Amino acid sequence: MVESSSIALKIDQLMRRIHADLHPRAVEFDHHRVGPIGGMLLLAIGEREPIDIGALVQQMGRDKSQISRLVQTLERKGLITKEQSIDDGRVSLLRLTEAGGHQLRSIQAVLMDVVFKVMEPLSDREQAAFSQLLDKILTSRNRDAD
Amino acid sequence: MVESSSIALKIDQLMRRIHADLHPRAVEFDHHRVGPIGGMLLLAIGEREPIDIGALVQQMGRDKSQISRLVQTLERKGLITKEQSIDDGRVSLLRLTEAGGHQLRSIQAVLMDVVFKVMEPLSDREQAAFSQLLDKILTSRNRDAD
DNA sequence: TATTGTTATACTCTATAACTATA
DNA sequence: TATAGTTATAGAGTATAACAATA
Repeated sequence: MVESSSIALKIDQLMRRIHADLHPRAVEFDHHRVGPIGGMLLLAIGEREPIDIGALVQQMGRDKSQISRLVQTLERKGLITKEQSIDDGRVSLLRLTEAGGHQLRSIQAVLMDVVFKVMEPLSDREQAAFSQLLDKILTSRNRDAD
Repeated sequence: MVESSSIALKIDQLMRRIHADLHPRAVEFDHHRVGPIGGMLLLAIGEREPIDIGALVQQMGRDKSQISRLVQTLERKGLITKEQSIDDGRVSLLRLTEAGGHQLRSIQAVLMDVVFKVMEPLSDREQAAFSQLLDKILTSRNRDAD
């Protein structure tokens, strides 16, 4: 049962390994110097475009002030656009620009390569199972406190 | 195949969720104000005591300068001891003090609770499978570049 | 009055490189 | 000359709260 707590260490270690493998290759793709979290933001926007900042905050599990500033940075770099929603004037909808899409694809290419290597010890079936288990954990968001 | 890159997002999201659930409960256990990484350091030391700093660096996937400073902080707080190895004078062996062990158990208790809740959507069998897949990924460290 | 997003600030974490001591 | 660990420093990421605009 103490094993439960070590799962947290393992998940952290896995994330760290991906990060460590990705970092030295940043020159290959991070032409706009968006950094690791900027890159993840682009990935997240690319997945659910157009997306509002609140949804991004929830999906990325980060603070809204942080996302807000990051969004401004990416906007200033011309990688995303921010447009006020017609339905609700408080909401801004984010979209990738052409440059943003291009940057996203560069990130995805290298990230895919890195994740491929990190996941290599698993067979295809195991990789699929791992991904499905992750989904199952993440999609049930019905927790007490949000 | 683009799915590969989204695995990285999911792993990050999972780690973030654990962190987010843990954070508001820090008052329950973080009496020595060691912070999240200090806590992970204690967990890692507790798993492989006595451990040297190099091994910690490798296991935690963090920078040695960071670990070095963190170790000093924990030592100053009386949670761990640092002892020069007899075999190799360059190596310091780390051990938990009694206070450190106590702190560790508080962290484990809360972390176990948090991880238990996060993993709840999975059945016992699925949780075991997930943990084993994590192990399988992490224990094959035979990669090209280290 | 609640919600979306912004700003300000202080703090922690991270990366790099130059360094000391031991091997 | 190589390795274990330290120090210094600059930069990136984070949490909190107070704020403005819209609902």
